[in-house]
Amino acid sequence: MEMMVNATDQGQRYGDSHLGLGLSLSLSIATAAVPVEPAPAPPISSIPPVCSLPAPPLPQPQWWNGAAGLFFSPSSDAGMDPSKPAAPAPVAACHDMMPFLRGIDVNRAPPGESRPRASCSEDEEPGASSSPNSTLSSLSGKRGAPARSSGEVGPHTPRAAGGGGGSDDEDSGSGSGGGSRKKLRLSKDQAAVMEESFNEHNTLNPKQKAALAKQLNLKPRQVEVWFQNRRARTKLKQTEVDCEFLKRCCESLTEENRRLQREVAELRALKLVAPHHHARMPPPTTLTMCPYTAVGLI
DNA sequence: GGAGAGTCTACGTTTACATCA
DNA sequence: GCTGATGTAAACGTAGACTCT
Repeated sequence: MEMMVNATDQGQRYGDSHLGLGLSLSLSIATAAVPVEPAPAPPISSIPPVCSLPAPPLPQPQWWNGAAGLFFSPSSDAGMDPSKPAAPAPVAACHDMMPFLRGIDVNRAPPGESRPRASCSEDEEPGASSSPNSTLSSLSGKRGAPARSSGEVGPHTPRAAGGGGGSDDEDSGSGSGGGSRKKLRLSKDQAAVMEESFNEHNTLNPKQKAALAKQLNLKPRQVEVWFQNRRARTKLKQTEVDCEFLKRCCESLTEENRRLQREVAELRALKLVAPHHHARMPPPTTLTMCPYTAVGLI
């Protein structure tokens, strides 16, 4: 499988990379027992591509940008969005990921064809009925959900104003203020279509959202929420993979460090035993620069 | 250039539902 | 079959960034 990891989303865009913080901390702890490297572990984003460990598996799907002829990871669009500063993910750094991926966003319209800041009425489907494929409806009301309003036929819950994306719901006000929220369990078919779409674009513009919602008999808001949650899941999974990979990197370097320490000790011992011979000694084994320390030396 | 509105996404949380012991 | 614990995912609320007027 082709390895493709992008810098992540707004977390880095906002400069609050939790991953970086957490992994830096864990690396510092992990290497604390090895006194040879006093320099603190650099931020993940600055780790040079020197790790020789095999690339971690890529759990998330990739998508093909036909226009650009590239594969993209859906874990994030930051690296592809010209408007977002590209922050290299740790794995990307370790494997010297293609820098040309930066600045390309398959989910956004090309410059000049700016993505419409459509009012959500554009993608609204006021009459959108509930999904016939839903598996939920028969169970509704289990937890004291009040009867649905007369106008509502489907299983999905109309959404409350809901902070951010909340603009595109016609029947706002029911969520937090009014009643219970009923959860739609997407059918397998619906989920499959969503996944397929997600593999192509991990974000949707209003038109895509509306089209997908119409195709699946869902509300645009439901599609939007699904994509939000899907991005979160992808990111979480990628974080786990990155973490595991960095742990292996750390273990490898720790072992290398031990080996070098042993070698130093042996050489010192030899020097003590035969001080006049050391000039003719064969050179020590090749020194492998620790990537984390190397950063500080650059 | 700054203010405000509108929109978007990430993130954290809540909660409905499913599964299992 | 019932029940409680637990996991998963849909839905929600908020904050920050961006664009446009």
